Amino acid sequence: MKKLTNDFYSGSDVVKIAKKLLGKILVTTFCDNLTSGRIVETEAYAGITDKASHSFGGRRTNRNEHMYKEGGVSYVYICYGIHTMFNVVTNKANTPDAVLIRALEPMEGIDCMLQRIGKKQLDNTLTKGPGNLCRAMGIAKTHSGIYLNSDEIFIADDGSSFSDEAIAASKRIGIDSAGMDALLPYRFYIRGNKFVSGRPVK
DNA sequence: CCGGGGATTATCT
DNA sequence: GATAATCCCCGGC
Repeated sequence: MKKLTNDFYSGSDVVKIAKKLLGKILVTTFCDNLTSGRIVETEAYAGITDKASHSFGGRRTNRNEHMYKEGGVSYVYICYGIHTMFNVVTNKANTPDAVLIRALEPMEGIDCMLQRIGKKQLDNTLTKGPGNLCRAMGIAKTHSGIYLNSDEIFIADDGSSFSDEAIAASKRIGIDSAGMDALLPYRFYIRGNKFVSGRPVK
C-alpha cells in the first residue's frame, strides 16, 4: 500500500485523473483513529472553463482559494449549509482543477465511522454520497488545503484496480444550472457497487 | 418502489 | 437576500 505521489496529481487532464482515482484508498488518521475506504465514485471539475466548477471564469474567493494550489492538496467546503464536500486538487498551481470524491466502500475503522455518523450497524449509506463520506471519515472544512501525502489524510494505491468494463460514466449530480456543461460525462463510478450515490439502478 | 420537496447555513452579490 | 457540487423523509401508487 503506497501513498500516491505528486506526479499522480499534477497531470493536466483532470477527467483522466478522476477515473484513475477509482479503486484507490482514502485514509484518515484523526485522533489515532485510522479509517479508510476504497473510492468507488468521483466527479471531475475542469477549472476555469467548466461552468459547474467553483473556479469557472477564474473566480477566486476565500472559499475556493485552495483550488489554485498545486495538485495533491485537498479542497473542502460546505454545501447547502450543512454538508461537507471533499475534493482532490489536481494540475499545476494556478490551474484550479479538482476531483470531488463522491463515495467510498468502507475498509478499515468501520466501528469508528459508525460512531461518527451515529449508527449501530454497517449499511450501504455509511460512506455513500459526498456529505456522508466526509462525516464517516471525520473530514471537516478545517482540513482544506492540506497535502494528501500527509499522515492525517492521504490517498494510497494497494495495487488493485477496476477494469474498464466495471467503470461507468454519467453526467454529474446536482449541477443542472451549469447549462451545457451540466451534460458533460465527468462522473465515474463502479457499476453495481452499493455504496455509489443516488438511488440504486435496477 | 419511486419521486418531490423541505431543511439549513456558509458564502457571495 | 439568493443561492447551493446534498440528504432524507414522506406520500402516492
